Amino acid sequence: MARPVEYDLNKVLDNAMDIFWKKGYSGVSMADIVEHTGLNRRTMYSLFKDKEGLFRDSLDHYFIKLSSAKLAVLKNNPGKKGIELFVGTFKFTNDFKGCLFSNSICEKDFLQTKTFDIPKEYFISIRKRMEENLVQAKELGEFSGDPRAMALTLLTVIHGFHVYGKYNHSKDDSDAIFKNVLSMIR
Amino acid sequence: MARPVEYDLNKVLDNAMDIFWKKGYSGVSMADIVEHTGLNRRTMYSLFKDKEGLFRDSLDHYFIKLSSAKLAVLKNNPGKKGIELFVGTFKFTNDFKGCLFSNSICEKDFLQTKTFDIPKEYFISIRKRMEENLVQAKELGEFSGDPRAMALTLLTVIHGFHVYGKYNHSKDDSDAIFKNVLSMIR
DNA sequence: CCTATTTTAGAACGAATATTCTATAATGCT
DNA sequence: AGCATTATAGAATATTCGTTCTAAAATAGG
Repeated sequence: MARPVEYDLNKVLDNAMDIFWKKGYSGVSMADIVEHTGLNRRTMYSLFKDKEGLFRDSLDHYFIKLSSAKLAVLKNNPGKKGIELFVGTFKFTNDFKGCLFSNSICEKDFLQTKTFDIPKEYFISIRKRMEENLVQAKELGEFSGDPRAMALTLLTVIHGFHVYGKYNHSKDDSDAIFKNVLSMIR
Repeated sequence: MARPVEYDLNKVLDNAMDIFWKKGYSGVSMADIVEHTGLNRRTMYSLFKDKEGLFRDSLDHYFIKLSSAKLAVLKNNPGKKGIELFVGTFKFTNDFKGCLFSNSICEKDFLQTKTFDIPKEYFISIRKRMEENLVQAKELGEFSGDPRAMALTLLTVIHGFHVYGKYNHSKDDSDAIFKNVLSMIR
């Protein structure tokens, strides 16, 4: 009955996510968004309310993509093995942009709290899942320390890894960090 | 021979540093700068060239204040003791703003490279100094691992600590992380 | 093939941005 | 006291920002 849409919501969010990832929230202008998503200005406002709405949906998009991919590794591989494989999914690349969530949290003190809560919840879910694997590791006799403290430490290292990678892409450093930290699980 | 200045350069940089720390580079407007430094617009431009110039000098200011305070702890306390005391200088507070350098590096892809290089150099100097302490620790029989890998790991944890503290100020978590990591030095 | 409905294209808007200009104020030297 | 010099106050500027408006385009049903 009405004119059909021309955009693909999934691609729009992929592109919005990418540009926020690269330039940060404040660094992205509406002109950037229009250019990279191909979205009409009017359409963007009717779909997402405003710039922060699009940002929030981009964070959700990132959450969903990462959450499923990363958490599955931990769930499907009980104990220490899951942690090792999970940690192995983090790699420096030439166009390394860090973690969208870490970057966003570091950028400012923040926007609306409902935007702030998205990264926060993701990090909590990651930590809890690592803790479950460490409890399993304990039952399997692979680990004898405190699962909560260790999961917290691993999360902190992952945060730090993404900061470090923003100014140094050395693959050797990346390997050294994780090898060293994984040796703590014993 | 001419009208005397009314500003105190040290205080100006203290205040500029604080506001960049709180709001990030993009989040700070010229109006913010004028308000918080008490500096006249014209004076600000003649002293620092432009906003990024002031930012760069604020980073240098941060560098100098931190570098002397933090590195001294490592230098004055050889071996593992220095590392422990150094790590102990990082604490969560209620108004925790993270690390100005980490925040800046995460914020964007960056401005001029000479701005980017300030945090980078600081982090390298911290890592190298920790490495020296770990070499001492090895000579003292306090440590048997790889000093470079361990220094790198500690730096990464410090990065991560500053990210974590942006969304969770728990003192218990802070203690758990560092206690856990320091136990790796053996 | 006209109308109702929704999407798009992109011009237009006011507010906010970084930067510069003009005028005035405060000193030291002659 | 008057002049040269530099600092200040804050108005003015041009640009860019996020957001909204107007008009045209594309469909389905009558």
